[in-house]
Amino acid sequence: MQRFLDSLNEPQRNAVTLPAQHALILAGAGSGKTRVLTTRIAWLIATGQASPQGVLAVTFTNKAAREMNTRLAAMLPISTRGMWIGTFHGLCNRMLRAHHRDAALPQTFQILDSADQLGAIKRMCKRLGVDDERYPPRNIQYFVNSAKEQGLRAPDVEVVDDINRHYVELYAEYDAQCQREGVVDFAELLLRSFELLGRNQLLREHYQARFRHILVDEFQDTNVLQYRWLKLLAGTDNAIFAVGDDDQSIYAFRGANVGNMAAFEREFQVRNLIKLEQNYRSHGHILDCANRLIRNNESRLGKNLWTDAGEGEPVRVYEAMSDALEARWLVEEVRSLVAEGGMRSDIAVLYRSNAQSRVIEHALVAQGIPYRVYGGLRFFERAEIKHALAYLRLIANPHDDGAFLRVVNFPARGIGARSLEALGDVAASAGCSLRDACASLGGAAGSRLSTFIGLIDGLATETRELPLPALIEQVVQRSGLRQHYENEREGEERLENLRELVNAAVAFLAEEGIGQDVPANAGVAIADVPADGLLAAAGDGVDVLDAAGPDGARSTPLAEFLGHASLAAGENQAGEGADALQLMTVHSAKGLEFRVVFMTGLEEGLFPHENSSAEPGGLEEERRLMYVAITRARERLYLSYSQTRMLHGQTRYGLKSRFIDELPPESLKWLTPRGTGRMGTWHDATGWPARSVPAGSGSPATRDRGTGLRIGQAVEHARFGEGVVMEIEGRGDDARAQINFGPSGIKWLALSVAKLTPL
DNA sequence: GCCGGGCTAATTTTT
DNA sequence: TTAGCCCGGC
Repeated sequence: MQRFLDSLNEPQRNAVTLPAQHALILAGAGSGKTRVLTTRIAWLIATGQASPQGVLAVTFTNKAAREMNTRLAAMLPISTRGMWIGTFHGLCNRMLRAHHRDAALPQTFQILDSADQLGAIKRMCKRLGVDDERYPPRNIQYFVNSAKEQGLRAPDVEVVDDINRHYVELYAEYDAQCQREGVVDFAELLLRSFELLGRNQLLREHYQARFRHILVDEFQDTNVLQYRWLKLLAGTDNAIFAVGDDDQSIYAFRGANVGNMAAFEREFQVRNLIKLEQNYRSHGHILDCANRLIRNNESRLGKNLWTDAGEGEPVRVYEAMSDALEARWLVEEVRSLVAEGGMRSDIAVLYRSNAQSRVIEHALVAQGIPYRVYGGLRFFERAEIKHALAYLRLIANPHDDGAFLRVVNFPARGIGARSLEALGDVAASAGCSLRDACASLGGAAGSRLSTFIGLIDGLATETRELPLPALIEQVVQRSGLRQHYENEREGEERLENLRELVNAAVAFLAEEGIGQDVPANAGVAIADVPADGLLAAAGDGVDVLDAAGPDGARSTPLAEFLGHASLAAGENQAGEGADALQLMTVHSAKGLEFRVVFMTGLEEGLFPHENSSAEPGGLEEERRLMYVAITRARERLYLSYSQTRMLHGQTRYGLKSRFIDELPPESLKWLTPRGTGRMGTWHDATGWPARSVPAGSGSPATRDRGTGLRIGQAVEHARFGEGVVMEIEGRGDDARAQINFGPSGIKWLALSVAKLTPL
């Protein structure tokens, strides 16, 4: 243990060895926060202050949880399997499975991912005849999730107007439907677990007595409900060790509440506040840029990163004529970096929004440079996988209407929309599941439905003795999925994915320590969780910790695997291993680091994004996002922007981002003449200087109209500052121009009045 | 049930 | 520009 402590710097070591009290660790980017977190756990266990069972460590992503597990296992000669290290959702899932009865859930309750949830809402709207113009399912989904993330049930939501009242009704209706079908959405996992602990004193006290140490990663990303959940588990005696960085809070838009950091400090009277400011990642100029930029934010707890790695290279800034030229320059730069012996996988290309990747990909393809785009469809989200999982879900829980509808006619069984509508009516009036409504339907439709039910029931009974992988094989075969994709022209990849699903099940069982020959539907005890009922039976004075009995705390490998599929979603993309350039949004780059980083598209309106200015605190969140981007780079950082960009099918004329102006000039090296502003020659959208002025709208000459202005021209205004002409309308005295003044906004100015100086 | 034309909207996203 | 969605026609 000592050797791990010795390898830490002083603040890190202080944090790791804090007494068992609440602590807030402000961990700057690249300051070794994961290291501190895992060493803290190891230290608590090694010094006998905590048992592995007595620690709860919570993260946001599966990746972070896995990382923590691996590092911990490397430090201590213990198995981390039984430990409560996981994501908020994963841990809540675990708790709800163990106490499904107390939580009023079926033993094999299933988890809806976002797409499933939206589907469930659409189904509800159809059933209730909701006008989806006035109440778009997307908005209902947003409404429900935000309410749940605040810890509010439908009756708790304050009704402010009629529209709002409808949303509340739909929320209640949606929850009722989920309850009927035995499914829970992501936010429900949290809320249900929170309510369970709040209502069940015995259970609450049990977990409070167990988890003397609660460690939280990325604390700045917690939402209101997660904070309250932690608070509940902490009780009065347990110590919360929260690690976070308010400067990297970039998820306010999805409910994250940075305010939790200040609230934690206040409400828990935190006396141990430690700042980790030594950065082990980036060279000096890069850090200087990050520090100077983030200083412009008013609301922050205050930190300043430093390094002893030396100044390093200056940050390179490039101004391109067009987005295509920006991409072309980038590709050339990458080529020379690779020619010098650099790895492509060490280089990241970042952008604010996904749409920006297109033009870059185009240039990369043209030059034959391998690349990988992050984001997109994940393994368990693929259609064929979702289909197979739906069959499995029906086996686990026949009343899952979402799963029923997904596969009742896939592969096609002649059960069309009409039949399903009739079936839906029967189910609605009888208040039963679609499956149970099938018996009431006669005729051809009825018999086809019976056949389908027979298939599901047959699979359920005949596979009772089969282990999970074999069950999946059977399902893929008997459902007709395999044959369906064999007949499809491009079904080979889908078949490959279905085979991969079987492998995923094998891997899952191995990871969970479930025997490969345990029948998929047999009860499996969840490691040392007190069982439903057992707690009550154990009553007072009995140590329930080891009471995991044969009865209650059992789930089935199938249900567990389905939960895993919803929560883990799998890798974004295949193609690992190859040395490829990494393309991603700034958001998805959080937590990663690269030797070289290209931050592209640094233009007003794009980054900071124009929509952000409307939201309170929006600009500061954009700035934190830029801070995240800068601090991803270890050795070399490029910043680039373009004078013109194709956006929504139109050429937009932008200004360089204010964020570039906020950086220390002495740390920058301009690759193009500094702040050149506009060039005299017109370049078309492909980035090539036009040999002749192209005809048609958008070309400068056709818009001049004797105003002396061109589109794309830089001008200066006494009040608004520097701007770019975006549009010109009318002629003579009526002529007016739309000008993008960047920070001052986009204005229409009458040219006869406005005093504009061409730059 | 499937295909294609027309319409619309267009940050960021993990679980 | 383009991707996703809905509706009408076969």
